[in-house]
Order: sequence, then structure tokens, then C-alpha cells
Amino acid sequence: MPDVAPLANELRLAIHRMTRRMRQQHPTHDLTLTQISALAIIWREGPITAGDLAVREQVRPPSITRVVDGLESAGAVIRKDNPADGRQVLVEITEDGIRRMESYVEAREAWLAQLLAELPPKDRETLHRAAVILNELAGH
Amino acid sequence: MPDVAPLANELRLAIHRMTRRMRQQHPTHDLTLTQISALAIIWREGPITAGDLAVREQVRPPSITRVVDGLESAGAVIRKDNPADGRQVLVEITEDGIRRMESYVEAREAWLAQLLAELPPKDRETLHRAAVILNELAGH
DNA sequence: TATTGTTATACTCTATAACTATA
DNA sequence: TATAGTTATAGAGTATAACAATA
Repeated sequence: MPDVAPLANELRLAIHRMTRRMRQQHPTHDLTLTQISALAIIWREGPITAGDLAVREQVRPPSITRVVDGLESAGAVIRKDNPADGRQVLVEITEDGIRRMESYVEAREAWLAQLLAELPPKDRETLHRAAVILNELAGH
Repeated sequence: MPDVAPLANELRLAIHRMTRRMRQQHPTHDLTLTQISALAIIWREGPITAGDLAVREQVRPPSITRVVDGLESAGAVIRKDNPADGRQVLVEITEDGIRRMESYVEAREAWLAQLLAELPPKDRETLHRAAVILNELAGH
């Protein structure tokens, strides 16, 4: 088995620092990173129960309750009773939520996009492949 | 200019999910990710003022005060007055802190290391190069 | 009785503003 | 007056435990 400890360490620190850096950059938008992440799922895939959203976001039910609370307060989603099962709640994106996502995707990643645009194409290709690998790792 | 928005979005989500995943995996250790990150700097580079540590960690002074508080309570570092400037505090790693770092680096990344070990060597190389690129991006 | 979701509570990480001590 | 650091306070994000409503 290869000695992967240095890579694990290097990767962990790089991700940790990048997370902080992105969070610092984020406050220009009125939704948080976590809210955007959850909203993006609802946007792409349509109405989803709170429980399923928690699974998709890999958080516990109480955490997703808070995220949905924030999105609902912001007017980006609404909760609806599921007629098929009264215990469940369906979270749906609103017209306003759709507009926010479109605006976010188009305009709100200016900082990161600018940095990426300044990289050599080869580095962007590396980051794209890394993102795919990390998404798989995060699913384990 | 190339269309880097999809890459920015993909990268942000991948990093966000990986951060949560690592945090879930972490609690087996008694120091947090943030504490380990700061302690690693002191470990590698020796005593450092609180202000310089804040700059290195890219956080504000009050945040580094809390991190150092936690490390000091855990016995991993001690604060010392700087004889050269009474306003400054020098943060030094303790013998116990050194042992923790060694143990951490050796044993505490088993989860991530295991996942990495199962990857094709080419993917590990990709992640290594990505970590280098991300560290540079985070510094901007 | 089991499942779904929320509420109560707590801990980590971060920030801005105000303060203390020293230069 | 300026700088280094801490304290006070607040908000985001997460968790476990206890609870209510429904199946």
C-alpha cells in the first residue's frame, strides 16, 4: 500500500482553507453556501421531502430543518404537506427561488470564476477531474 | 475568456460536501480540524505570535484567540509573553502537542487515507496537483 | 410500534465592535 | 496615538435527545 498519509494531510488542509476563503467571499449574496447547496438540489430535481433532502445533503434531519427554515424565510422555497403521507413535508422551490438560483449561477461566483479564468487550462482540467473524484469520495 | 462558471459551481459544491464529510469523520480525535490546522503551523514552524498565526490561518484576531484558547486548554500549546514586545503573545507547542500532532499525522487520517489508497494512482496524482492549486487560490 | 419532522439544547467556527495593555 | 490581543456578542452550521403527529 502506498504512503497516502501526506496526500491526505495536504488535501485536508487545502480543502479546509479553500472553504474558509469561499465563505469569506460569500457574504455579498443573501443566501449562505449551505442554503445554496440545498436549494440547488431542489432546483435541479424538483420537490423533495425533508428527509430525502437531509440524505442528499448528508446532514441529520434537525440540520435540514434549519436550512429549510432559512430558505423559507427568504422566500426561496415553501413547505407543502404530502397528500400521500401526512408525516412528510415536501419542499418546493418558488419562482423567487428559481430567480435567485439563476442569478447566483450566472453572477455570484465571480470571485472564484475570475481566479479560475486566470489559471492555465491544464490546471482547470486538473480541478475539474479533482472535483469529480472528491464528489465520489464524499459519497463514501 | 472561457466559461468557467460550471467549473466554479462544481468545485464549490465538491469542496463543501467534502468538508462536511471530513467533519463527520473527525470526532474520533479530541482536537478539531481548525485546531489541528493551526497546531500544524506551530509544529512545523515554531513559536509564532497570535497575530501572525491569524494571518497564516486567514482568520481575524478574535478567531485565533478562540483557537489558541482551545489548544491551550487541551495542553497542546502555551502562551508566553514576548520579552521583545509586551503587547505580543508567543504561542508555543508543548511536548504533549508534539505527541498529538505525530499521532494525528500517523494514525488519525485513516479514513481519508484508506479512501485515497483505493484510488488509481492517477487519481491520487490529480488530487495532489489539485491541492497545490487550491492552496494557491486560497491565498488570493 | 415505527417513521417523519420539529423543538430544545449545545458545541464549533467565524465575524464586528468595544475594551485593555503596551509601544 | 497606534498596535496586539482579548472580551462581548451574534450568526451560521452542525449534532444528539426528546417530542408530536401520522402510518
